[in-house]
Amino acid sequence: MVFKILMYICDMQQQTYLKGCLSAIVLQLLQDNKRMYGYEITQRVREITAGELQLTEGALYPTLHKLEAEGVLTTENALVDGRNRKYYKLTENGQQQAQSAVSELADFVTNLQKILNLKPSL
Amino acid sequence: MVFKILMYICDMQQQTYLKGCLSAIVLQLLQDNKRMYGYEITQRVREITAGELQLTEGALYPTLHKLEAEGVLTTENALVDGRNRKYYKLTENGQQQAQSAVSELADFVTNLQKILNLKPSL
DNA sequence: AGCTAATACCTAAGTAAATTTGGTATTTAA
DNA sequence: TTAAATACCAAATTTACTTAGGTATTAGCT
Repeated sequence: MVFKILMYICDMQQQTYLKGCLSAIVLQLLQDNKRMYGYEITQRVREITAGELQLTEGALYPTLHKLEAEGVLTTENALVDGRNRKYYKLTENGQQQAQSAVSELADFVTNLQKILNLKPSL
Repeated sequence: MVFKILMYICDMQQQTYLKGCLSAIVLQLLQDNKRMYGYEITQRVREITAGELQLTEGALYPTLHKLEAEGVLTTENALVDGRNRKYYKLTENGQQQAQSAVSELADFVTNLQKILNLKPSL
């Protein structure tokens, strides 16, 4: 809630750049953490980026379900402190897909840097 | 043409990550080069990224027109070697918008790197 | 001369992937 | 008892591309 208000105040344009990267980010986090639940993923990204990047749940959950349907992720439910959690982890097949998605994203970042670090040609 | 064929062969997934970054990339190039024409922009990105990133004209031209309509860019036509060129450059107002868009993109890249360089927490 | 590729611009239909907005339910802290 | 945080989800809409066409000129090959 606080963050939604913050987003209105400071016009977090970075969000627009996120388009297309969401799956890869999720896969990267799952490579690092073995298993995570949806809400945890949103909070982790927020922590890592000091609140500059915020995954919306409306985008995250459909993405998780899609990856599960594709056989990239599997789930296990847990009841923690009276609240339901749905943990996601990479399947064996998913680990390979995660690796290639993440390395493509890394390449993309490299290319963006090349573009951004360009010296003027005039 | 050659590149379109190459794109089929090597499944250039990086394209998906480009979503949302296009305007910022265009603005960055125009900060570096004062004026450029559409086709030149596509070729420049291809050069810089060694063919790994390819701006499609179907995406680029509508973006340029939008930025012009917003007053970020102005155009001047030129006839070069019997071919028509439409040069784009930043307006005064556009220079500020370009700067903020580019710095936001740079911040985004930094955040992506933070996510990608994460050490496992387990 | 005729063909293909490269140069240079453009639009429209379709699609993918978000955002926006709503919903449910429990726990914690004021 | 009320708001905020935790935790999940779906549907309608919007955004921003891709795909697939189109026009026209020049360069290079055979």
